[in-house]
Amino acid sequence: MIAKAQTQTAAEGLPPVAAQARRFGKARSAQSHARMEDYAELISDLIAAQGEARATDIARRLGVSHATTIKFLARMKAEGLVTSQPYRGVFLTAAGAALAERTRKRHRLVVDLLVAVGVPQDVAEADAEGIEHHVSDAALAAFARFVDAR
Amino acid sequence: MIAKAQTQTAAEGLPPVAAQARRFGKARSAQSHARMEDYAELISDLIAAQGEARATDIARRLGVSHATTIKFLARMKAEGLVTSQPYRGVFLTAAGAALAERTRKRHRLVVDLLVAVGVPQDVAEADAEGIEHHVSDAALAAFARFVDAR
DNA sequence: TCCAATATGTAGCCTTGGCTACAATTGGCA
DNA sequence: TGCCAATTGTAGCCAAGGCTACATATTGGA
Repeated sequence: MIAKAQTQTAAEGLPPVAAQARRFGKARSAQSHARMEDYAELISDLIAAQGEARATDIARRLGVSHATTIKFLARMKAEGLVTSQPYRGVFLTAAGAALAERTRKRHRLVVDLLVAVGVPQDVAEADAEGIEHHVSDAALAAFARFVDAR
Repeated sequence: MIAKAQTQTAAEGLPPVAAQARRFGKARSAQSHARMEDYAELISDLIAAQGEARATDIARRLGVSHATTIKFLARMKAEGLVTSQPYRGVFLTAAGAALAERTRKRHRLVVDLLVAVGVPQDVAEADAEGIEHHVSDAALAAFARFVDAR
């Protein structure tokens, strides 16, 4: 009875293996972009609010150690998203700024959608931080239509 | 000009440091529970659909190697969520079954909500896989009210 | 009955993203 | 002007969760 119903059949009610695997894989890899997006958006916000983004501030706001932040910023620099001189602040490249802008728009739209369906504002803000990285463009478009149509 | 506006002030437009750090921290740690939930739900689905959950099937459906699955199952066993005999299938404990049920309910509710705001069914299914782990109980309650009220 | 295919388990490696501890630089102010 | 505190950078550690390669167990069918 052990190796019987295993020949790709007998999947009553379950999605096809390939589709489900793709889905889970996408959810997994979304997580690696997520941090980049968080950083880009936060750096952009900090520059807008106080004129510069400093590693220590970023670390404090993300709730991680400054060492973690500096290591991550090195990765973003390698990917051409930020620039920095030693002991000067962090700046976004054009690519980084574009990523920040896209992320911010998506973040706002997710919050708006959540609020529109009745989620309290503060809960919406908090949940959006996790949700936003998993919303596809197709879903985002639907969100925009729904929010606009109200 | 470098170390000037840093004394917790000058946060025009930005959320308070502590709140934002908590938010990001929560989003980060949600990710560790996420995998447990995925496994529990999938095991439950497999048992329902084909009478047993086998490591190879789980691996195939998650899109990871069987070695990864077996290592992860060991962790779940250590946490009392599943049991298994060597070369027999995997079974959920009461705690594991409860987790699966909670996760499944949440998953369905997220899909329903997405569909209700106009996201196509297949997109909703795919996105929900990533989104569901970041939806708080408060937001979930709002989702339920919204979906019911239609 | 026994063997080959499949499933399961183990070992060892890699990357990511955390951390602490220590080193170096900067800049304000006494 | 020189020193001290804060910021920034470096080094080395850890756990999680991937992987491949190899070892072991099981079972259906020749």
